[in-house]
Amino acid sequence: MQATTMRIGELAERAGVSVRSLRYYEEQGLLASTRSPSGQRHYVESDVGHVMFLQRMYAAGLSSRTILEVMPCATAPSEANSDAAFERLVLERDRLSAHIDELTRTREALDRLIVLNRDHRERTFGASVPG
Amino acid sequence: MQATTMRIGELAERAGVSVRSLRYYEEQGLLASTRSPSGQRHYVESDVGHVMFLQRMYAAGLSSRTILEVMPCATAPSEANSDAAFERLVLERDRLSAHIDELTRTREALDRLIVLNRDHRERTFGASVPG
DNA sequence: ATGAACCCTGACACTGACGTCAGAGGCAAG
DNA sequence: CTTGCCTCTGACGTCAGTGTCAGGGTTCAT
Repeated sequence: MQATTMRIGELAERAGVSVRSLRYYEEQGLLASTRSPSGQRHYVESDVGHVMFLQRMYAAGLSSRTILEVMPCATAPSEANSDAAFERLVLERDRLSAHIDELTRTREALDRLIVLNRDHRERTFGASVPG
Repeated sequence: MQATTMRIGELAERAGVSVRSLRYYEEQGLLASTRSPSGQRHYVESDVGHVMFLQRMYAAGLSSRTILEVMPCATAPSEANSDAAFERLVLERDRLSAHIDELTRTREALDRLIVLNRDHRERTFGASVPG
């Protein structure tokens, strides 16, 4: 066994995801693996970072299909990737920006709600309120 | 018919959600309605804003159950609501803040990816690239 | 009073990223 | 060889918000 190669359980632990997720990513075309003669998946060091990248994209609200579309830009930024991939990347960045803006406005609304409630609680009970 | 009362279809249109969603919100205890003798739901003006508030909370990633928990703080901020509701509200605000921070970092990563790809495309093709 | 447009309940379908289980095989250590 | 842990495929389950359909009643203008 090469020192730089690992099986699915180790990759899962090091990347902080479940074994099930890794198989799902492969099924979606998002993660490649070499197979041993008996069919077991083997991964290399760089796959740890790649899986973390996938997690980030999921957390940003991209679907598997969308991640697949922009992947060329991430795995081979030095190559001339398809216009579609690059344009999709820009599109998703803009979508994420808009989403962040909306969430920020919602947080401000929650802040106002908190102030409103805290004020009244202080007036009513004269007690200190956490948060 | 009172001028200030509306049926479910009108509320749905004015709040920008589906009729199905409104019935679901009621089922979850998030939206109250008065019923006509024949059983049809009737709503008042302020329900429009309330439904928009619910949409915001959903967009912020709160579940129906969580929205239900913090609702007292929103519908009656001038009353002394349960500690649980208020603490949950603060908790969700903080959770949202953390989420926004993470999304912001992800957007920065996407920005770097875009710059990286655009640079190479310009070098390769000498063409202008959008975004 | 009749037709169009609305509303009711109940229930099943869907999506998407997984959890979980079954039944089987692989692999290093004792 | 066997024990124990890892892995394999395949398939069904989950959750949560919503779509959609069936089969029926309501409202309102003409």
